[in-house]
Amino acid sequence: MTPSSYRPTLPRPPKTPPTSVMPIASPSSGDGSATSSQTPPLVRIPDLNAHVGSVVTLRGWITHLRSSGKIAFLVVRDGLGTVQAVLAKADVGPAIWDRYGELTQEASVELTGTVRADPRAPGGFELTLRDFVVTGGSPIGYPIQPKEHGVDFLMDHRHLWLRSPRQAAILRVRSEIEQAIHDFFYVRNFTRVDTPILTAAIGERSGLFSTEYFDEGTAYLAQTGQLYGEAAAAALGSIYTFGPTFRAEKSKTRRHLTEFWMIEPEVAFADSADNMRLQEDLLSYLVERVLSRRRRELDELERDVSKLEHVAPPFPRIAYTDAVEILRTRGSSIEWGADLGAEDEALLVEGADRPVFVCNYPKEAKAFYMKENPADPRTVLCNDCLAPEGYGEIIGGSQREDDYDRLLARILAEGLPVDAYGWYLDLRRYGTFVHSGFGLGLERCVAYICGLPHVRETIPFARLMNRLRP
RNA sequence: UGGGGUGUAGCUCAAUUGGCAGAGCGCGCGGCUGUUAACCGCGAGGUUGCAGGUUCGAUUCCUGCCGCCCCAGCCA
Repeated sequence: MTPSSYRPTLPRPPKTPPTSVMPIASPSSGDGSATSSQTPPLVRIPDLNAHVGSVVTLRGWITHLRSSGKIAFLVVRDGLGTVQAVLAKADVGPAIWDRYGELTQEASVELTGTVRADPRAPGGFELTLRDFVVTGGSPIGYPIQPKEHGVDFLMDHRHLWLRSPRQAAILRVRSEIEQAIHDFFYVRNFTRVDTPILTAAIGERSGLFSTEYFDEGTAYLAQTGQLYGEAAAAALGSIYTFGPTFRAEKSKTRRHLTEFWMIEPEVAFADSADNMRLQEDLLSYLVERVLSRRRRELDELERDVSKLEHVAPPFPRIAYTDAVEILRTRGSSIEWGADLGAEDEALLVEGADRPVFVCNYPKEAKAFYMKENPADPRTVLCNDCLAPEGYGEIIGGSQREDDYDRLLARILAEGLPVDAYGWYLDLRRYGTFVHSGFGLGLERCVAYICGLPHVRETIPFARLMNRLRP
């Protein structure tokens, strides 16, 4: 495998993200001719550098205000950038200057002024105001100040917290990762398949959210789309799901949400080794994509990008049985057969410069649908992908049991309701096939790439055990 | 669900041995033409999470409850 083979080659997005691809409806700048128009052109902040010396209009929100007698500074955000506008009494005259009081933090405004390159400005450019209009007032007392706040307060004001530069940067990285996932699979001829969110009882019976469902009894919010993905893989070859999943478990940790987004590829005629290659290719591409396209956001987040620059195939592969040996020499008291604890995972990944695979866990520690390992029947063909820096498991994957009788035996042995799995067993009755897949936790992936301490900031409106609003 | 921590002004936090409830930010008024979480002066702002107990006196000590944070388990 060549170092670059994980890179998709078809849609190669532009290196510089387009900023003004959508023309903003404006009665005054419809033709987009910046020079001939009587009224100033409407400009987005990242494009100000193309308008130095000319008068422009921009729309945004006031993030910060300072005044000094006869001069005022307004820091304005338009969603793509931030710029400081200067309002001087001497420039605008008393009539406009006297309307300064209308300006408040988070008021939405339409500003008209001259773009000026200024070495004192953090972005290199400023706007010397000629006039302004407050298009949406904001009362005094905006809750979020430019200072430290506690987590609980910020989560209570999440709808406003999103406006802060750091949170906006995280959401841009999340969006970049989502788009990169689609691009990665698109060029590999995967078909995206949407699986149901409302399901009958299937899979685990605990940790499920339930709701009344007409005359059908109880419906459950899906914990996984995998079983449906397997059905789709027999129709389409290579598929992936991309959607929300739900766990009612009472987990209160930095790595858990009750509602999170999961990407679950399923590939026909792929074995466990193929599966791990796909995983390392995907993760490497996601990291590379964010490094190349969202460097500014990583800077905003103060992410140590040197921790990401080595993420490329191949990732280390450690068999579970070997991992137990390694862990015992490093002081762990783990016994063969037990699942790895968080401390064990940290020990294994210690010092790694890229994610690490731990594969072929004991059968008892894993789900019923995983295929028995022919080389060691105590274990199944599966893998976890553990991210470095304490982020832990961001992927869980396996080769699926494709033998009808063995699968039925596992379902019976685990005491699962066989009738509920009739359609799943059908996949083994009619043309069974070697196949493998995995689940990538989007929020954990975003947290890892952004270097965040908690997944609650990786999703716009986190759903936690104790948080259903906003 | 266990273990640890924490709760004081709108926000972030102080309060000595148990002895008058404090600061910064924000807010109000005034000043200032280059501020970067601006600065200077004045001012308003409190049921110290809730309930009980000890005490002349509790933010402080004790008991119970509640909220939140961190860790573990479950998992992505």
